[in-house]
Amino acid sequence: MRGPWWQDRLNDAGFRLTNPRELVLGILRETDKHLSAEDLYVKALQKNPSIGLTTVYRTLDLFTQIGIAQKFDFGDGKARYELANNPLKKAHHHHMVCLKCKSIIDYSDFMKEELELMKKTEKALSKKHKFKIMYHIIHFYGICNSCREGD
Amino acid sequence: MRGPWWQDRLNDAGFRLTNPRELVLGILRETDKHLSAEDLYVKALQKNPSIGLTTVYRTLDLFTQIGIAQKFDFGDGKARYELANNPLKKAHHHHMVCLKCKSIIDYSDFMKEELELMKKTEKALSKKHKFKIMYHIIHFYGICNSCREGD
DNA sequence: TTAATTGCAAACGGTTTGCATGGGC
DNA sequence: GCCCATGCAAACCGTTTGCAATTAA
Repeated sequence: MRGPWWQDRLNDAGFRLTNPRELVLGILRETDKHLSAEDLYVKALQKNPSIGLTTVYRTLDLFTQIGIAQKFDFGDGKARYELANNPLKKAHHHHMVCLKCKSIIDYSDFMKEELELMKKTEKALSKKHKFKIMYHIIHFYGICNSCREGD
Repeated sequence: MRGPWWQDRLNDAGFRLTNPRELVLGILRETDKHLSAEDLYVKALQKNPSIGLTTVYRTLDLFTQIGIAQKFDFGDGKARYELANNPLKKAHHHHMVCLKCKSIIDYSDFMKEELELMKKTEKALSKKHKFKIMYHIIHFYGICNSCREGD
């Protein structure tokens, strides 16, 4: 029995960009940025001028559901997506968001300490509140270098 | 010279609920929940039937700007607000969000360790990326006790 | 031939804005 | 009188839904 349709695509470097799913997957794979649905739509249009924004949304929804993509909200009113196992990104990382220009920087400092603390916290919380924790997010907010200089 | 209009209200237990600002401030003070703009609007209506939703939004915006309230996004499409120094809440805490019923639990376990790690991380990040960090958020997502039992 | 996928247009829902009215100093 | 605060209705904008047409199995 074969796995789901996307299974072999994940490890297939030479996939063709034909249908919307493979198209969006390809775009996500080739960026280290945090693209919004519309960002992806615009990029997709260049390779398939007949694709619809709705399909991009539905595709991203699917990707998020099956776990190959993650959806983030950095507080600027639009969701952003990144591939769960993007070869261009650090495996486990968090985000720093500039409150002015909304640029996003990935970081992965002190991940060992963080994971340790998170594990401890998760254990305590699931015991205390009987809460089954699936994942956590950490966001730092502040002012980036170029925004501070421009001031 | 006196401070801004809200300064003495903050320490005034017996403020009157007349104008929208004092009304909203009062509601935020008396809850330990994470109310949305509409939640607050509905509550405000009970004390002042002529208040408008727009005013609630503008008031919350003001509160967030001057720092007496914090705005949160837990991923359900509507912003939620809590008073920065709510006497009913733990001073420094984070949130656990149920992915099913969207209920939110505050927690403040391992805050000493967390603050230590955050301080360390902030220092490293501001050095490495010249990023001036203002604040951070940590959210845990999972399934709460009653949602798991209902399954 | 039957189910799944797609694109379009319209709907949706939380939030914001324009604007005219009202209230305080 | 002047300025800020307020409420209403309409606009906004990212996202979702209904539906008919197309494609894949």
